Amino acid sequence: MPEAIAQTYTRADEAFDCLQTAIVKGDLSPGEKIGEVELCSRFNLTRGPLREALGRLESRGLLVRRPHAGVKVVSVSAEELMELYRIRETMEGLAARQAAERMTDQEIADLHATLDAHEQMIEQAQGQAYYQAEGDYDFHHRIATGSRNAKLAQMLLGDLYYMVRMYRYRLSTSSGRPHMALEEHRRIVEAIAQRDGELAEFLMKRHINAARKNIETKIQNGALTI
Amino acid sequence: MPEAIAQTYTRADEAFDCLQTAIVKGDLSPGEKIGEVELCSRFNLTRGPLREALGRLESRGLLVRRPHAGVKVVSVSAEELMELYRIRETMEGLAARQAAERMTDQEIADLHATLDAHEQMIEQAQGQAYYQAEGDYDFHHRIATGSRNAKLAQMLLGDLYYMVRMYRYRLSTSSGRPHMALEEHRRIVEAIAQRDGELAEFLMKRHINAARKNIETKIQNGALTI
DNA sequence: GATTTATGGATTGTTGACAATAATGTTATG
DNA sequence: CATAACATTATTGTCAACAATCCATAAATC
Repeated sequence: MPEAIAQTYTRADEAFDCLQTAIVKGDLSPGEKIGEVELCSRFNLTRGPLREALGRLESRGLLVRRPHAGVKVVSVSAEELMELYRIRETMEGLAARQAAERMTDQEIADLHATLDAHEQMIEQAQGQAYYQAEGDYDFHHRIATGSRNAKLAQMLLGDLYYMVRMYRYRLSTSSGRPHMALEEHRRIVEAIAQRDGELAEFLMKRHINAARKNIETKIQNGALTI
Repeated sequence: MPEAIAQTYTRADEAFDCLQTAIVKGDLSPGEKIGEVELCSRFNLTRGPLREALGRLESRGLLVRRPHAGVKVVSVSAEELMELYRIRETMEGLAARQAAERMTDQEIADLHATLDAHEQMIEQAQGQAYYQAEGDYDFHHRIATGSRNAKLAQMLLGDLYYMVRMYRYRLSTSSGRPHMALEEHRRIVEAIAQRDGELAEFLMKRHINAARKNIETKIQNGALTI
């Protein structure tokens, strides 16, 4: 049934999706060396499409590949994770500004609704970090696409988020400050609704900077290990 | 002879490089539909490695690919080109700031030397837009790597620059304001040398913004066609 | 005459076999 | 006993044939 939607979904696409989610969800651990044949049997693929998918994943930075030596999942150090957040800070700041200028009223309404749903989730599934992380992802996803900047959205959604999510799933407690984050989200949406791009950019940058600092202190305290 | 340097350089890497330069240099025009077999005969490849390279290029946004329908070079509209410059503005601003904080003294000296070389080139080959563009690329390349932010450098050098360069070659006159640009470059390097990250970021953003406006007005005047 | 449908051709997607290379374990020597 | 050279083995890189899909041309019907 689910294949009814997809127009034409090649084996390589299938391989790409499988591997990407496997990496993000942690089924394939960072640093783990994986053989092509093993991957084939694991995901019911042949090596042709698999290799095409490996190429894509390598160029996206989720895999590292040494000729004749095999492929392994990229392992990101704590410093590199912080660098990722610094990139996010500037890029999502831009996304928020452009979203404020370009989102339709309908999209803004949807964004409000999304936040309401997140609030429900936080209250109901208190401490369930998984839903929290997914809600966070949903919020940032909407703003990235709302920027109407195709390349920006592609870079955020296609490159950065997967790397960050990879560690979200693993750490399983991205921010640990759900109410605070939700409040910050609300303010950002307010700024967008008022079409105040400058403010939206400022608030988004501060929001991501706070998340980065939060993780940084946790790592320094030894509460999180990467 | 040239293969003596490369440790292990697979056919897919070869295909990737060939296609990328062909796209950037304009041997393959935007929107042009290209068949796999034609590409194979043109670059002396077989379809296996070629397809792997096509996958990589697609995921980098230089190619668009519809299943069973073939592959064509991406065509960027004027608006999309402007969006690319907006992304560059924020990301290279970050790169300049981090470069000011992290570049070694040796790297900064090299940067000075690079600018001197560019000045020579501008005087000698007056109006030769090609060298000018290459010099510009060299400058931005050094700052991206000098940021010591691996992912940032990867995104700038691996994604954005190739798209921008694609149109540099085609338009063959990126800025048309060589002395002005050189002067801006000098100021940025000065700020980096003084380890003033904040200033370096500000100047870099202004520099790229000026370049963007320059192209924008040229397009509006009909002096440039994309 | 225009639109729709079928058929043929060309092109892409996939597969499995073959060749080249690097990692590993073994043996011989200092 | 440690080290280095060698051979083996397993894995990756490459290739060419096969199958599936789409596009264009042409015929037929409204």
